[in-house]
Amino acid sequence: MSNPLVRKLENFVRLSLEEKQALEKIAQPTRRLGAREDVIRDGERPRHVNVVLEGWACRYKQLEDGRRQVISIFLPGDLCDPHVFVLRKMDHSLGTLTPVVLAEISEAAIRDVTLQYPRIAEALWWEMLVTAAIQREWTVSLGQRLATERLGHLFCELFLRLRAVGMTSETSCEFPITQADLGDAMGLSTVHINRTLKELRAAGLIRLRGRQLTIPDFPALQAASLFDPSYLHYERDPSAIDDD
Amino acid sequence: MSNPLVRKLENFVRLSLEEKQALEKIAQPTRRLGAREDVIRDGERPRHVNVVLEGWACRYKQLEDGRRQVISIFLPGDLCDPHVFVLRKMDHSLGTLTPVVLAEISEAAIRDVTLQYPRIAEALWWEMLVTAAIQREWTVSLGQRLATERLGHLFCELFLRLRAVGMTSETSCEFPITQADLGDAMGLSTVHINRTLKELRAAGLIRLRGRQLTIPDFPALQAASLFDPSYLHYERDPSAIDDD
DNA sequence: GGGCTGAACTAACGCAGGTTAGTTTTGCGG
DNA sequence: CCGCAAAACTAACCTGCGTTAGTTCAGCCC
Repeated sequence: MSNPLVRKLENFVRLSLEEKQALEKIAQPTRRLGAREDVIRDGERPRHVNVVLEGWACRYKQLEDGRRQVISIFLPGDLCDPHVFVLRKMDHSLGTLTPVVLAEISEAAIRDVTLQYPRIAEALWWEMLVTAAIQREWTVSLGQRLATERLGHLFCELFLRLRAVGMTSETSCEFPITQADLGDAMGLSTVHINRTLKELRAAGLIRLRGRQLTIPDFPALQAASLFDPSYLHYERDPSAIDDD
Repeated sequence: MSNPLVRKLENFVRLSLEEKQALEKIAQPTRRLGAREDVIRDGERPRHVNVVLEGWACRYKQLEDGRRQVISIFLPGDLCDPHVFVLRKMDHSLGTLTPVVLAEISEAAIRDVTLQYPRIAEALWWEMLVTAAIQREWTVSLGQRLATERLGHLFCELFLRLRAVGMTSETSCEFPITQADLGDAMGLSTVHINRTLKELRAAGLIRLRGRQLTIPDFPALQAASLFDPSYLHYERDPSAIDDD
C-alpha cells in the first residue's frame, strides 16, 4: 500500500512517478505515539510539518477552565500547514486520538520539494484550501446543525475523506474514536452523543459497533444531515487528467 | 489615511516604501456595493482576490432549508485567500454587511507582486495563517462558549482587529452590523443576542448604542469571555523590526 | 476465570437558548 | 414634520442539550 499522502494528493492532480517518489521520500515514518498523547502543545514553537501516516489525530484547544474543543480531525494522509513556521508559536495543540505514526517533514524539505515540483506545490495549495473549507463547514455544523445532523454530517465527511485514501470498503470504515472525543469535536456532551447515536441507529442511518462504522444508505444519511460534499473539492478537473 | 491592507500587513512585517506602493497600486477601489449584497455566490468561479477597503463583509453559507451561518467577518484590510483560484468553484458565498468598497485583484497581479517582493509574499502567508487561526477560534467559540462568552469574545476579537488597522479610539469602535447578522455569526437567535447584549451591558462590560461599541474595561471583558489574543499573532517579532 | 479499567450506555432533572408574537425605537426619504 | 420600514427590544412558553449519578459492557492483565 502506497503512501497515504500521495493517495490523498492524487485526488486533485495526477502525479508522475518521480513526483510520487519525491513525496514518499520526505514522508517517511519518523515518530510513533500512543493514543491520547500530544504531538505538539499550544505555545510551543513548530519544528516540522507533521503528516499522519497511520491512525487518527486532531487539533484541539483547551480553555482555562478545562473545556476542550477538538477543532479538526487528522486522518491518514492529512498534514498540518506546510507554512506553520511563519507563525512562531502554536496557538493550539496537536494530539493523537489513537496510536499514530507520523512523518515529520522539515521546513527545508518542504521548500525543496515545492520548488523542484510545481505540481506538488499546487497540490499542497489544494490541500490547504480544502482544509480551510472543512474548517468552515465545521463552523456551519456547530452553529446551525442539530445534534443528529451534526453527527451525521461528520460521518459523511469522514467516510469520504477515508475513501479518498482508500481506507473504506463499499459501506464501512474504521471508526476508532471514543464518544467522549466525538463530544469534544461536536460541542456536545458524551451523554448527548450517546443519545444521538442511538437515534441515528434506530433510524437505520448508521451502524456503529466496536471500532467499525457502517453507512448502509449514504444518500439517506446525506439527506438527513444536509451534507453537500462540494466543499471537499474532490472532483478532479477532467481537463487536468491526461497531461502526464 | 493609507491603505488598510498595508496597515494590516505592517502588523507582521515592516514594509519598505516601495513595497507599500506596490501593494497600494494593486489594492485600488474597483467595486462598490450596498449593504446586504453578494460579492460572489456559492458555486460560482472565483475571478479575483477581494480586498475590503471600506465597510464590513462576510463569508456565509446557507443550508437548503434556509438556515444561514456567517462563517467569518471581513473588516477593512482583510482579503480572501490569495489562492482561491486553485479551487474552481466557491463552496460558500461572500456578502456585504454594510456598504462596502472592494479592491478586486487579479490572479496575475497577486503572482507578480509576490514574486517581485518576497516580504509581501511572506506577509500574505502570515495573513492566511491568521485567518485560519481565527476560523479555528470561532470553532472553539461555537462549540464551547456560552452566549455571553461568545459575544464578548467576538467583541474582543473585532476590537483588536480594528485597532490593527487604526480604526479604534482608546475604548471604542464602529460596530455597524445588525443583531440578526450577529445571531447568524454566533449560531444564536436574534432574540437571544438581544438578551445577551442586555446582560453584557448590565454587567458594565460593554456599551453599544447606534453603530458604536465601547469596551470600558477591556481586561474585564477579556476575562469574562476567556479571550486569549495570542491566536491573532499580532506581536511583531522584535528581531524582525529593524532591518529596513 | 476473577478483577480491574475505561468505554458505552441510561434515567431524571435542570437550564441555556429557541420560537412565536408581538411593541417600541431609530433612521430616513419626501 | 410626517410616514414608513427596518432594527431593537420584550414576554411567555417550549425544547434540545447539559448535568449528575449512576449501571452495564468489553477488553485485558494476572
